[in-house]
Amino acid sequence: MAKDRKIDVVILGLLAHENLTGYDIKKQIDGAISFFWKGSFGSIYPALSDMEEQGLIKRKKADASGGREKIVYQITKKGKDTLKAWLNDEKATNDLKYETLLKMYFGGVEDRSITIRNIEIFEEQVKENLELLKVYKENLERVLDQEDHIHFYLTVTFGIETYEAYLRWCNKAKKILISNEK
Amino acid sequence: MAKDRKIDVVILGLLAHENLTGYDIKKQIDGAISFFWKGSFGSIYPALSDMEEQGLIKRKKADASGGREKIVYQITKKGKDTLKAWLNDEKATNDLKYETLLKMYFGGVEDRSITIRNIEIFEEQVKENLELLKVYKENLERVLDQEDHIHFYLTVTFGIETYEAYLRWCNKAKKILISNEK
DNA sequence: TATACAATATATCAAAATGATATATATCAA
DNA sequence: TTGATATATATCATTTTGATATATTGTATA
Repeated sequence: MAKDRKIDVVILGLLAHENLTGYDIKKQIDGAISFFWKGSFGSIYPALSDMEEQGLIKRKKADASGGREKIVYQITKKGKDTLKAWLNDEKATNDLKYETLLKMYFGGVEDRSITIRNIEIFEEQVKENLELLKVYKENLERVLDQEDHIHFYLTVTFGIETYEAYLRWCNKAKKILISNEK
Repeated sequence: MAKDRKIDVVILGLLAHENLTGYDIKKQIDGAISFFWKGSFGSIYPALSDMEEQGLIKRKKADASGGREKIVYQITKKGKDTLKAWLNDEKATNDLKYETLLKMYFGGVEDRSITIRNIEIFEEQVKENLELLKVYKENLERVLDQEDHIHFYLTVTFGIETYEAYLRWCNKAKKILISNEK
């Protein structure tokens, strides 16, 4: 069992790029990563403590400013090795938890108009996210010479491809529900 | 806080269709639903106890056979109302947790061949699932006159549309990684 | 007929994650 | 200077996962 904590590799992945505080990590997760992963303070801070103890990360010397406490972490050699081992591990869990789909599946106990409404709500969210991803894509295409940007670009194109598929499904689904009315 | 337990509506949705044991519920979740949701015994059994206490579900009289213990649940009026209230609630959380995408995003610390390999593993899984969904689709199209089947059909077409998008992305992603080699 | 294996069935537990809240400082605009 | 927002760490109850324990029933095969 144990040592199945996925947040660890997220933290390691982010720290491999730059030194960050727990708060910074949360911001990054809520940014570009949020399209395919998420994480809360309640998992980040305990993980940082554990990982420091395990020697995967370490604290950077605090600035001598003497101001507000602020713990900046950096990745260690051992941490980088752990990250690489995970990248080389062929098993990966890809989970969808789509409440909207649950509402489609169980929609039969209510009128079809309710299911149609639920599709429309989903559609709006998807459209918003798709716009955002397209902006990311355009900006990234100007700087694809940098290796980091290539990897970010891969996730953005994944999002665009799937969100466009979602929109196609929304249209088809609505048509099915309207055309052969109960 | 509290009362944010999503497993409840899954159970209610399934019981709205037929009476089931906890074990049956797990089997159903692991079946068609598994493409967009999941649930473990560790969440199902405690939820069944709570929901019985709350009067959302009740035990069906055990068969007089006197054999193996087996608790068959059925939905109550209150349970059906709860299910309908959820369907009418406009908020729905749709979460993706794709470790493969995480491996794309953080792939920069390793050689590109590793990222390509991770795409190929994903691609294989997607192809398998897509085949399965297409079989579902064909079978469902013969019986779309039944309301239940329409709703199942909506989730199957969602799966097909997105999995096909995933495959398109796999090809594009591999091309990007191969073409402008590091 | 015995026996081994898989499926059925309920239950529990440690570990992980969520989502909320508490606490405190820093920054900036009205 | 007051209030609002952003920064920053930490903790907690609740939920979920994934694994394991336990026991029965059905089926295949030696």
